[in-house]
Formats: sequence, structure tokens, C-alpha cells
Amino acid sequence: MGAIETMSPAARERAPSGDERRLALTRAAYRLIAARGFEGLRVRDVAADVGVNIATLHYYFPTKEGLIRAVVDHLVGRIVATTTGGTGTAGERLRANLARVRAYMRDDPDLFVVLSELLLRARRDAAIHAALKPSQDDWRAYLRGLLAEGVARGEFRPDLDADGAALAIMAIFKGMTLQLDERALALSAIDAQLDRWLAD
Amino acid sequence: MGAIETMSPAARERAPSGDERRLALTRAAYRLIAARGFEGLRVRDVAADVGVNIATLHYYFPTKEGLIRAVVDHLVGRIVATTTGGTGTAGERLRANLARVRAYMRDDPDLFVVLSELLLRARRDAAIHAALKPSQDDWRAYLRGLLAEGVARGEFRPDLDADGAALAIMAIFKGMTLQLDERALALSAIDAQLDRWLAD
Amino acid sequence: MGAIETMSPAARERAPSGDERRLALTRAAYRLIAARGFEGLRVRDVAADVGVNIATLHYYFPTKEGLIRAVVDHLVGRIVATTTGGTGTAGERLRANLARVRAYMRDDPDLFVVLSELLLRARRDAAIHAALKPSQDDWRAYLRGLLAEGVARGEFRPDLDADGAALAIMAIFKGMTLQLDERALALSAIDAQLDRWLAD
Amino acid sequence: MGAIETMSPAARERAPSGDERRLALTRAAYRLIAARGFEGLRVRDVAADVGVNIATLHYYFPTKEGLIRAVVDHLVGRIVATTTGGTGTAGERLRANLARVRAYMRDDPDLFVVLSELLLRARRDAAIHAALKPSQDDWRAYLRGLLAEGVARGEFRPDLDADGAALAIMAIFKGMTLQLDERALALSAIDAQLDRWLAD
DNA sequence: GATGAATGAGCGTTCATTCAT
DNA sequence: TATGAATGAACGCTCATTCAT
Repeated sequence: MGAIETMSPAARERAPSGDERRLALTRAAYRLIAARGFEGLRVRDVAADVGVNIATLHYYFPTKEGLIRAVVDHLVGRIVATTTGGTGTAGERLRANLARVRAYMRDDPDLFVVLSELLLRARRDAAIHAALKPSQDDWRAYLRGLLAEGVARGEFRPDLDADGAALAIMAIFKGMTLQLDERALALSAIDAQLDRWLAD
Repeated sequence: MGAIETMSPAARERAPSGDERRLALTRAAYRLIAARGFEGLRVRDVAADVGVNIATLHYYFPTKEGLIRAVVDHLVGRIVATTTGGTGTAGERLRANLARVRAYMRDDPDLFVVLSELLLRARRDAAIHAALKPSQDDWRAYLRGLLAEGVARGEFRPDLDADGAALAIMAIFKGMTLQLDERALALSAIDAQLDRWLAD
Repeated sequence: MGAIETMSPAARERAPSGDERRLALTRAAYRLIAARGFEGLRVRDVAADVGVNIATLHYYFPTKEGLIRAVVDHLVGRIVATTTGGTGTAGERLRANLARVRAYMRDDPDLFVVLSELLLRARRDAAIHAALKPSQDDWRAYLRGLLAEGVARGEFRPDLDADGAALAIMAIFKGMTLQLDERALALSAIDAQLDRWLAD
Repeated sequence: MGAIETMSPAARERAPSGDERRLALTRAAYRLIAARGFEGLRVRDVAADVGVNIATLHYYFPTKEGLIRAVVDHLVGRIVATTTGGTGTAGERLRANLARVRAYMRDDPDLFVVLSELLLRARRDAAIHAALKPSQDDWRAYLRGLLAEGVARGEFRPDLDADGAALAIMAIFKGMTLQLDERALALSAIDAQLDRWLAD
């Protein structure tokens, strides 16, 4: 329901292709993890959400682990899109990147909730760890690069430790998902903090 | 672990009191949540871990939810201990507080893992939210107070937003638990960042 | 028992249809209630009796209560068949009805045992009460109608209270199930009593 | 609570004797069977109802079966009291007996509910059957004797079968407990029927 | 006598997965 | 491809009973 908007008008009525089914199931699982956590994820609910039989779900994803893996990949695909290009000075590109992440948090809060669930699970699940690692490394390398460039060009304070700062920025964003209640407040407050931090 | 020193030496071997049993079960549940997440928490395993029958566990905790609640309270009790007194300037007390939190992360990494699981669950569980909120508010108020005092006394940079900075510090610590692999590295790197941040 | 004659001979060995499974489970539950009472009804035994897994039973009856409800409906279906037509004078039809009930008691003693269990349970279970009420009302109305007709036509003694007599007849049949030992004796003895009672 | 009114004032405050405890427990079990059936009888609830520990209950009744047996005996004791003496003609004594039974049904409806539960259980429980049989036989013999005497003395219709009529009367009373809803109506309606039946 | 604590066996129910069609 | 039906292995919880104190 509403998970197949990207289809061509002609195909909207019937016969979703295998890939579409797979995507619809992945998205449903993603939604359910966001809503109920891994703890509350039931493959039956995922199938019901898409409107297919459980056996059909297992036709596409033989195991629950495989479905979860698809959710991980789905999520990684969205995150990766964040660590690309941009123009302007290092500071501008950094601010643009942080703005993009903040926009994600506003537009699809589920993204960071699911990511948090996955990162927590990665501690005890090597497969998830392996699937998540590259995207985290990419983001970290991207941030570090921008920070180092900014320091080198005198945009940021000279004593800024690019490595530590990159990790700190990532930690702040992840940690905000674990904040109670005033998440919106936290968002803007921390926002200002980051700016000031880099500015000097 | 070390909670029964007040007993007579003779009785140390047998007959743990009701409170001790309750605490042992709570700790076992705490450990299992850290090791396997809420997703993998089984009351049978908790009972087995302590060496009692499932029925005995249910004698102390009629429902699994009650056991989880005990874990929450247990955890909150440890966190609360963090937001107390200290001497010296605001900066010294702040640094001491952060050092204490870092020490917790080093000595009992489970603490923040379980806290993360609980904070994630708090989003969909009002009871856990309510149980966790006060301790989070306390920590935040404590940090904000120290930061405001430090700014007022000229210890910290004058443009520091006490509220935002408090939230940012909390977010960083929480977010570190969601960091992959180089957690030790992250710890010291972010450590330095925080110092420099406040110092100027 | 003889409910699958409509299948093709080749398929008779295997693959009972969903309705057949449902009926087989209902009958097994019916038998077990008769043999052990509600007190001794275990869904595991019902499943084992039919030769399926417990999960299969729950596929058809998500809850034990639902299975019991099916037993109630099954039983009501059989009782309802008793309150239909017939030919001849009111007295003949009444006697025919009572003979049919007596035949039931002889051929399937479980019927009244299960009914008694259900009627007793109906006191504290509104759902069972509601499910049983119509069939009881029907039987009562049927008896009252015949009795009133018989009185009006001079077949029965004129001072017969159709309402009270209908209730008395129903009570006698139900009460016989609660008789110890000499049930066969009771059957014929009371039989004669009823005849004489109406005859005069 | 309210179950020890027969005690002497001095003993009312403390130290209920063993027999009193036993009786209180038996009465509590009796009440619970009436309210929830055998199906819903829990020894824990019986103990709680009396205000003692489960272990204490088991001190007096080592097994649940023993407690139930005590309930049977308690009930039999009350029923037996019904089949004694009386004065006047056979018809007067019979009517007096029936009136006494009707009074029981009005004043303590639980009596027949518990009796019904027990009679149903007697079918599959030899111990209960054996405990109940004498009282049923007594009542039957008492009724048969009165009926035979009444027939011999010309008080009742000459073609009355004393044996069958005794069984029918007992069945009617027992069956009334299994009637839905209009139990009060049934009581008076059947009442009139019995009178008329014997009268002629 | 009385109790707090403990337990073995079992109960209704759930869930990921399988399989014949 | 898709599904209805089936299942093994748990899971949270209950209950009559036991036992040390």
C-alpha cells in the first residue's frame, strides 16, 4: 500500500515484478522495525503488510535473516547517497552534508531509528556488522576529509582533530535518536552547537 | 557479585535472601539484554543463568515486563549516582563528570548498551519512557547547570549555549555506543574533542 | 466419520479438506469434553486425537475458546434437528419427539453429557449462554406448542400447564444425565412416567 | 471471613482450631466451585479466600483431591438432612420434602450447582461416585417409600410407578439447575406440575 | 501449625519455516 | 509464482505440590 509509487502507470494495476515484490517486502520490514523494533518484527506481519502469503515472502526471502539483510542493504543505499560530492569550500560542503543528514532526520525519522536498531545488533551479528561497516567508514572518511581540508585551508580552527571530530559528529547524530522527548529541540540546539564548534 | 558481604560467613554458601535473588535475576537479565538485546531475552535463560527454576523467577517477577522494569530501575540507579556533587570549579566538576561516564563505559560497557536498548524501546513503551525520563532529565540539568556556571564565571567560551551543549554531550556519549569497531579509539578521540571544545 | 463420501475414491486416503479437519478437531474436542469434562480438556490432546500438530489445531482455532465455541455450535446443530416437524396428532408428535431424544441418549450418551457441561458453564460464560439459548428456547417452544395443541384438542388432560410441562420435560431429560448408575433403568422408568402423565 | 459465625464469642478473635480451618477451607472451595466450576478451582484461590498460605492449605489437605473430597462430604451432609422423618400422611411428607428441596434451591442456589458439578464428575471419578452414591440412594429410597405408601393408602393415583416417579422427581430437580435464565419461573411452573401430577 | 521459597510438569499460544499443489 | 496447510521448537506463564525454617 503506497509502496509501489515508482512503478509505471501501466504496471500499477497488476503483476508486480519480482524485484518490486522484494522491494515492497523490504520496505514493509523496514517500517515494522522502525515501529516495533527488531524485538517486534514478525515475518507474518511483513507479508500481511504487503498483502501476500507468508509462503510468498519466504519464496523471496528464504529466511528472516535474509529479509533483515535486505533491510540493511536498503538502508545502506540511502545513507551512501549522503557521502557524495557537493561544491564550494570544505566548510560549505561539510555544512551541506550535515544539513542533508538533518533533513533526513526530519523527513524520515525512521531512518535513524532503524539504523540505531541495526548498529546495536551489529555488536552481536557479524553479518550486519559487515554490511554496515563500509557505509559508516565512508561517512567517516568523507567527514574527516572535509574537516582536514578545512583545517588545511584555514577555514576551521587549526587545533581541530579531523579524526576525532568526524567521530564526534557521527556520534552526535546517532545519539540524538536515543534522546527522549525533545528530539526536535535537540536537533536545533545541537545544530547550533556544531556550527559554533567549527566556526572559530 | 559482591552484594552479600553483609551476610554471616557461615550463611554465605546457601539460602540467598529474597532481595538477593531478585537482584541476581535482575543482573542476569541485564547481562542477557546486553549480550543478545531485547530481541534475544528469554526468561528461561535468565532463570538458568541464576540457577533457579522458571517458576521461581516468576515467583519474584510475575511477568517478563516486571523483570524488564527491574532492569530499568537497576540501570537508572547506577546512572543517577553519576549526577552528584563534586568539588572545584565548574570546569573541573564537568570534566570529573565526563571522566566518570567514560570510566563507566570502559569498566562496564554493558551499561550503555543496555541503556541504548532501553532508550530505543522507550519510543514505543510508555512505562520504560517514564522510568527513564527522570534520570535523563537529571543528567541534562546537571550538565546544563555546570555549563551555565562555567560560562558565567568565564571558564568557558562566552557564546556557549548551555542547553544545546548539554544535549550534545549526552548525544555524543549515547552515540558512541552505536559506533562500530573502534570504540576505544572513538572514546579517546572524542574525549579530546570535548576538552578542546569547552576549553577555548 | 462418514463425512467424506463425496470425495473421489482416489483422494479418500489423504488430504482432508479444511472443513473436514475443522470438523474432526471439533468432534475430538467434543469427545474429550464428554470423557474428561471441561476441566480435563487439553488442546494438545485434541490435536493428538486427530493426529495433527498443536500448531495445526491453532491454525484452525486460534484460541481454545474458539474450539469450544465450535463444539457448542456442533452440538446445537444436532439438537436443533430434534425440534422439527413430524406428522400425526399432537400426542403422536410429542411422543415421537421424546422418543427421538431418548434415542439420542441411547445412541450418543456423550450428547447430553457435553450439553450438561455446557449448560453448567453457561452460568458463568455469556458467550456459551448466548450460543445455547436459541436451541433451548426452540425446544421449549416446540414442546409447549405441542402440549397446548394437545390440550386444546382434548388429547391431554385439560388442567395441563403447557409452559410448566415443557420446562418439566426438559428438566427431566437434562436431569437424567446427572443420575448415578442406573441410567438405563432411569430411562425406561421415567419414560413410562411421562407417558402416563400425559395420557390421562 | 464470615465463615466462622458458629464459633463461640471467645474464640472468634484468634486461634481457629484445626477443624475450623478445615471447615473454612472446605467452604471456600465449595464457593469457588459454585462460582467457577471445577474447571476454575485453584487451591491458591481457596487458601487466599480463607487468608492462609498455600502451604497451610496443603497441611490440612495434602492434595487437591482431598480438598474436593471434603467438599463432597460437606455437601452430602447437607443433602442427607433432607431425607429424614416428618409427620402426617405420605402426601404431606412428600410435599414437605419437595418444599424443603425447593427452599434449598432458593436459599442456597450454590448447593445444586456444586452438586451438578460433582454428579457430572462422578461419571469419571470413582471416588466422587462412591461418596455421592449413598446420599442419592437414600433420597431415592425415601421418595420411593413415600410414593409407595401414598399409592397403597390411595392418596396418589393407583397406576403411579413409585420407582419411576422417584427417579423422575430427582431428575427434575437436578435438571432445573441446567435450565437457562428463567430458573425462578421454572421453579414455580414445575412445582405446580409436580403437585398436579401426584394429586389425581 | 504456618509460611516463604522453590520446583517439575505442563498449558495455551507463537513463530519461522516447509511442502504439496 | 503463489498459497493453504502443516509443523518443530520454543515461549511466557500457571499450578499443585514440597521443603526448610
